[in-house]
Amino acid sequence: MTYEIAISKIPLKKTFFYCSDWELEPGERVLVDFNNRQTVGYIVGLTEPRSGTKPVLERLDGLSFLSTEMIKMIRWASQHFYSPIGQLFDLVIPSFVDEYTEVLVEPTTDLLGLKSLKLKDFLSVYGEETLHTYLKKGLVKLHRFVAMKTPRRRYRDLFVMLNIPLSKAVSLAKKAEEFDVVNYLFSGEGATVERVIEATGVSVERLKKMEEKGLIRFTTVPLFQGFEIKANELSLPDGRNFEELLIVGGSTEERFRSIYSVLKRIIEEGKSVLYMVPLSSQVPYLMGMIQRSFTADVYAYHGSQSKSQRALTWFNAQKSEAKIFVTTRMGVFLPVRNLGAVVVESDEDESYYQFDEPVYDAVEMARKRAQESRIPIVLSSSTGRVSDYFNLDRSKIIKIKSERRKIFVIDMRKQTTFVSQELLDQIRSNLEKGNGVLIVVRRKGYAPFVMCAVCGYTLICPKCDVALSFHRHANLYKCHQCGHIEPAKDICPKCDAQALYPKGYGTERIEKIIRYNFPSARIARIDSDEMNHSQIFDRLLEFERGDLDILVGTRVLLHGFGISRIGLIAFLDFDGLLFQPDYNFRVQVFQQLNQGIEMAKGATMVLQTMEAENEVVRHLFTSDTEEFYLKELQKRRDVGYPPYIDLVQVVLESEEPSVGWEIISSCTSSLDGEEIFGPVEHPVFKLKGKYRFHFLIKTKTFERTLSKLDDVLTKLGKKGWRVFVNPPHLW
DNA sequence: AGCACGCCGACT
DNA sequence: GTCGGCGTGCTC
Repeated sequence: MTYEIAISKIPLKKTFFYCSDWELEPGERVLVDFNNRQTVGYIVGLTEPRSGTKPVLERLDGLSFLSTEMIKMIRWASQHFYSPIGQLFDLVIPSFVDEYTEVLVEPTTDLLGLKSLKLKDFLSVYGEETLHTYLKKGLVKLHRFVAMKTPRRRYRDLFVMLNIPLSKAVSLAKKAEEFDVVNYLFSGEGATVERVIEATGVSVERLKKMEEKGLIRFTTVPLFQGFEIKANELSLPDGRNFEELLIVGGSTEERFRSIYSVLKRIIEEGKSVLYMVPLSSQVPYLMGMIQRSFTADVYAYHGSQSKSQRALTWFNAQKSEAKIFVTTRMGVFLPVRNLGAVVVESDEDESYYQFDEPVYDAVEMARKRAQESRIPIVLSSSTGRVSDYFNLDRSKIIKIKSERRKIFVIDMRKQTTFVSQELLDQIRSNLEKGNGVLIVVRRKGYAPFVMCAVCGYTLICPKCDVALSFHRHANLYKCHQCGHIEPAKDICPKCDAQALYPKGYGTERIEKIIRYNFPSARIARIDSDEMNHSQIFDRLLEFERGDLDILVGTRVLLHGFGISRIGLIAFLDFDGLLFQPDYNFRVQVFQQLNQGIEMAKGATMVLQTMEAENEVVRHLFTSDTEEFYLKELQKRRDVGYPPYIDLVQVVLESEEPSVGWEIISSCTSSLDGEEIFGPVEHPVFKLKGKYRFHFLIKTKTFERTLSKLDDVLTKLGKKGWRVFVNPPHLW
């Protein structure tokens, strides 16, 4: 028999053909001779016999971890995103699977009087020759089994909360240290172990003793005491077959309530749910809500976990009992047995698009997976993607009504300071009422530019042609493109004047201004690259329980919290995005502002802008996303943008700018007959010491265009090319 | 990706 | 004369 096989690790879109007498299952791993090397391959399927095929050397697992639906999804993703198929398969079966499993040699007959043995024991007793003959004759078969110890608790990652009422706890706490902990935890929502240790100075050992005494308990996620699920009045479709539901408006929490009953039924039917969120920092929040509402087991799966944690989730996904998996984009590759539904939270978030090889859009893949598995997919978002509204059955759009919005647009053309007087007044009145304040700033650090007051020179990164930003706290200049850092100095490299000064503002500078104006307020800055997700989460919990008055941060602040304390949410520098030459930026501004408004329900929103009359800004008041998106769709149809056409971005990286230009020019000229825009310099022309060019193809015949592109790129040599299909942004 | 093949510079 | 640099091409 001839099999189509995808080769692990190889950056090729192609599959290869091998023969075997065994009946191999689609998705199972085999060892093959590939280019004179023994390599892991994945069975994609059975095909017509053909000549010149080498034989499959070995079966590695004796079973497939993948459903046929997942194989179809991967094959589709490889073709659709021009991604190496073997690398996509590798994401389904990560390397830890081998580390935590062993292979058993099982006799298929009693005739030989053999016992089941671990592969390495079998080999040491009988040797490799015997194994091969037995396998060929079908006397034994290989079977992979899980040999993983349950990972031990990592206390740093756990949450602590009081286990008994406060009054009882106070009387039970004997030592001063214990009393401190009880005191710290009394407000009920709990905190991470790390935070408790930091705040009270006790040791992990002491906390463990307190657990033994029954004073406190550890949980893997924060359990939201105040969160109670109330069945929502929205009537949702049945969801027993494939269908796409779009739930828009409201906060993550409100949307969760409205899909609760659908999830509940799926769990009751004994099926599992895949719940995807954009960033790993949102995982604990969602898990907390789910654990409060369902008795089914909940597992996390994302890049910030330890390998053993991820492995534990993976092996549990292989079991068929109903579970809920809360994951980031990598979750579409989790081989969940018995999957009953997929939920994608904030599907418009660009984090779902993976720009590194293998490139993929996790939302599109999830949609494909649901389609192939004939299960429902729920897109839950304050706005959703523009393309979600294209050709979607109107009855499948469910809108959560918003309250009337209190939005103040502050025209910054009349202002000379970074933070307007109106905003300061709003902050003051909210602090007086005891409300929390969120201040969202797009840029990190103190200032996005460093300029010379004498000659006007702006510092740029030596490896990228991007301005260096100033980080005051660390006293560094930093490139946000490549991460290059250098110590801050005040002498201009161009004219030697001691006149460098920070220009513009980022989160750090705003924090400083706010502190100066409100010296007695409790203020924290959330910084996604200096803090890990549990630290971010801690800050948000502190804010929630009233230990912080003001949070300054980037859009991580928008990530899903239905925080009841927010009285004011302010956006400071979203203007810049409106004028970027990127077809999707206006929409992204709209999405992020809406996310903020919907999250901080009932709060006042302040928007500082130079563009008070901008259409995006005006649409915020109507709270009608659909109306805004339908207009956007109209535009995209007229001008020719997704979802009406497919947009393919082709990027070339080159050491030498002139060489790069020549190659990319010959590429576009070989693509005659296609609608091409460019080539031009990439918006970030110089990056990490390499020069980049790009061009766009708009096509209505995607497959033909892509195979033509593939031919051309193959002829030109494969180095330095990157291809993005319908990317969320073009820089 | 990895590895073989191939064609030019500095070494015993 | 050879050793070895990494450019190009191929893998069922």
